[in-house]
Amino acid sequence: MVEQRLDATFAALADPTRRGMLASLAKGEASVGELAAPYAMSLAGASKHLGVLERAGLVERRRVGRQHLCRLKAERLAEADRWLKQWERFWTASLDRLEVLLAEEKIT
Amino acid sequence: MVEQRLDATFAALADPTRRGMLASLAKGEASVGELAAPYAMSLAGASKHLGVLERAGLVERRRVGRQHLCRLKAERLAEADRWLKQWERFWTASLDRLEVLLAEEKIT
DNA sequence: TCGTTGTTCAACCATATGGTTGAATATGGC
DNA sequence: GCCATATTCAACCATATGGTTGAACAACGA
Repeated sequence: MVEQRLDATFAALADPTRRGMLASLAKGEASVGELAAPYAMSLAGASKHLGVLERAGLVERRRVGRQHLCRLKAERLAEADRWLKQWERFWTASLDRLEVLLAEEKIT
Repeated sequence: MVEQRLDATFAALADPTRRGMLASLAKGEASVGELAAPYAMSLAGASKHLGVLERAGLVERRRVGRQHLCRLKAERLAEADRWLKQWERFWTASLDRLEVLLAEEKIT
């Protein structure tokens, strides 16, 4: 279900290392070693983070020679974005004020 | 920093109970008891979830009589949304194809 | 075939998370 | 003042998470 996918997606995004790896992948495919390089962390640790991203469906890994190349998969990000859009009206300036008033005055 | 706020925001969103509570709050202010009602969970448990949402800045609590009323705060949701927008081009149909090709062909 | 490179696996550790229960606190009504 | 209501606090438990290390595996180069 979408609910469980959102659990995994948001959990995967709740870590700066993983968000950074996604940012790297936005520039194109990269190997595990390349993705791990910026972080003061063992390769095994970085590989685990990629595992989280992969299980959440945010990244695809394929083997090329002895490298494992990773590629961004955007569909789940789109799904998370659609979920967040539900609240767009709350942060849209003019409507935000209105919603606050609605909440306060209990006008339904 | 925005990075740490994103950690807290995405972590808070990575739980179906908390997302459900936010959905309830979209309809207006509600007490802890009201927010807890739909869930097969102790009140203390629900209160902890609200604590997570509050520390993440997604919810504001104020005391009214013996009730603690909660209200949605949308700014952090907007921040998360802006972050996700970075990848919009990857899931936009026509550009998605292009990006995949760019990644595969290593055209920079 | 042997060593090197790239990556994963397995075991382990510390801390965080999601939940419980029972007691404590604060407010309102009688 | 006393009892009921609304909520939090504190202690506890099981499991998940983020990290480590050392060994294993797979592929390339000589």
